Amino acid sequence: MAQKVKLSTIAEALGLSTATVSLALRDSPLVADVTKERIKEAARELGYIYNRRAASLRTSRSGIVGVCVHDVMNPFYGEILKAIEHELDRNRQTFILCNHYDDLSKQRSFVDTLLQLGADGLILSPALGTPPADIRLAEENGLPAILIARTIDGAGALGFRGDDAYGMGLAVDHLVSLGHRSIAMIGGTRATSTGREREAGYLAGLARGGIAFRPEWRIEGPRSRHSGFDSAGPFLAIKDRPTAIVCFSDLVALGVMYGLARQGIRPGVDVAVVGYDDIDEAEIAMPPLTTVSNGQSEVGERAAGALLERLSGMEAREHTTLIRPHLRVRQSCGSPEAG
Amino acid sequence: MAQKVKLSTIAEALGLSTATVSLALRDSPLVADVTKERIKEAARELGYIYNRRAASLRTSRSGIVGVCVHDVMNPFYGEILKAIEHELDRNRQTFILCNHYDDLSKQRSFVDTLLQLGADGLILSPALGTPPADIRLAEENGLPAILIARTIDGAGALGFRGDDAYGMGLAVDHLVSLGHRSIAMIGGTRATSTGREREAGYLAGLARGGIAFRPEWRIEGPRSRHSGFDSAGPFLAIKDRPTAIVCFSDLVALGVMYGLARQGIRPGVDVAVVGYDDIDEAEIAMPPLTTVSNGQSEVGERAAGALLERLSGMEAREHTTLIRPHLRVRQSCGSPEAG
DNA sequence: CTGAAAGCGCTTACAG
DNA sequence: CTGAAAGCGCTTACAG
Repeated sequence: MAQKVKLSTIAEALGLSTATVSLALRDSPLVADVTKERIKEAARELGYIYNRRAASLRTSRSGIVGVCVHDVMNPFYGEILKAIEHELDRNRQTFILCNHYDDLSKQRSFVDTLLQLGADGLILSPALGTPPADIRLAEENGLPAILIARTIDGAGALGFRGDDAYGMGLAVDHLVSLGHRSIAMIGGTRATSTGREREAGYLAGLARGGIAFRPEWRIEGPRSRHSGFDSAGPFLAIKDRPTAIVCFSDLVALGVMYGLARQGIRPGVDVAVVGYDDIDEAEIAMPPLTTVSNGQSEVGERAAGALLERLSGMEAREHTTLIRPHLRVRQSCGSPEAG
Repeated sequence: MAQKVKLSTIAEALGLSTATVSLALRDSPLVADVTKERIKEAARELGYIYNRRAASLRTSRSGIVGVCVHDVMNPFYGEILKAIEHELDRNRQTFILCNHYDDLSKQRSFVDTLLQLGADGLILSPALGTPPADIRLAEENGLPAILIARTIDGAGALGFRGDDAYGMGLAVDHLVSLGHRSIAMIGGTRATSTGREREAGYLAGLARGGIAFRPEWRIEGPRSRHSGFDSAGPFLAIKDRPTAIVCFSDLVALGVMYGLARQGIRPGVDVAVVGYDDIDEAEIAMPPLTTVSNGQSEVGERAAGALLERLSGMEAREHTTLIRPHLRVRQSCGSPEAG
């Protein structure tokens, strides 16, 4: 490339000052329309590239928002992300993405990077074991944080997530209404708010149905398609095998279903399966998966909206907004409609 | 937050110059070890945050790499991304992600943003219809680009992708060796190099097997799980229905399989199905999917490596590296091993 | 081994 | 409506 074109290049070419050029390029009403046109024209011709680092150094606004989740490849987060991306795009914010894979040090180094770049804000689904102090550190250094999917008490931040306990209750109630009296729960961990809430919802649902919980019904851990698949074996080994399963997530449920099918057990016929999240794939699974719709896009949209509001100066104090989930009945619990 | 802590804050506190502090913090051998320790200690205590914008304005190196693909939620890209992420992380580069959804204007505005941020490089799976000039524009403005998955002739850039024609040939050969004489191909479009290559491989495979291609065997278009699912109908409507299907991707194949199953046609029994990409999910699908392993992580790793080399000053001229795919036989083409 | 000074490319009061 | 000048927080020759 030739000599770098900067504001002063344009200014000199036109016999104006850099101040005027700067103002004109940002459409300030302070500059006469004709002048503006000449300037923009020249900028285009010279191939001018706006230097955001310089501007941001001066204004201390970067137009960058960081988003950090467990793993983008998980469709649950993917769907939230799409909504965030859409909101941010409309507001001309650039977003930087990071997977923390529940590794606290990865999350920390990302927050650090954002701080160094002077990012305007952070949308975070916190890694396992994130201490509230980590969130406060960001806030104190001028990086407002919004929590999604998982929340952390005492962090003093806004959060948006589905009402997991209520949602899982819906799933259990549905199974009970279908006549099931022994219901297993596969997947999830108590180390996240999500895991705790969904388990609580499961237990509460059982209680409402007058069913005494049996510890062997609870297979903790799986949170991915693969680990769901692998838990088909342990499930089949439960003595007095339950007639129904609620899963921590759709991914786990899909894994469980194909794992069962591999062993000759037909999901939706031999055993009822309910998922959680209602990801896109649920409706075209085999069989179509009954699940709890968790409002991913609403979470993403509202989180982005809240951040944008904070950027425009709104104050906020700790508060978690619960999005209300609802049940989506398909064929994996038996086939009311034609399969 | 209190007063912002900067280099000069530390310098004053210690009675040193900012030059020394700057050097010390970056571990320059020019600074005495004791001084270094004092400085680092003070930085920690004062809660100093390095301002990368300022540094980058001065050095014109930003430590930022942009990555832009069709859609991160597609596991094919997801797996490439993981490899890139890993490489970049090790080299302390921050990466900014963008989905272009094959929208040229989205891709352009992303490249623009990178230019404005002074990004060090770009890894791109170009959107449909990307003109070579777009790539050259980036290069001319100091943004070296590496192409992945899809390539563009005349862009003058390095590229890494699987040998799609060869790989699809493998799939067809396999089917032919199993005795199939009528093989459909579902999915993909000629608008991408990937689509063209895979179709060419399909046609060549047919020719090698002495099979005359029939136009009704080719269902163009589907590139997602959902559209694959929806193409089960059209496939079943083909007169003299083919006994086997090769699919543009695993996602399409998975959709097709569940679509067929929904209509009572058993994939792997009533019709053979082969996918492409060998994504994680392929082995736990029902039935396990025979597919072509496409070397996603190698693509990602080598692309990132090549970019890193260019950043350290290596020159490069247009060249595409083809990663050799290989066939992964599972049960979706009939069940040699126990299903 | 350490310091004084210039400069990266913008924006923002302040004058005129 | 336009211009001159300072300053954002670093790094980098250059001296000493």
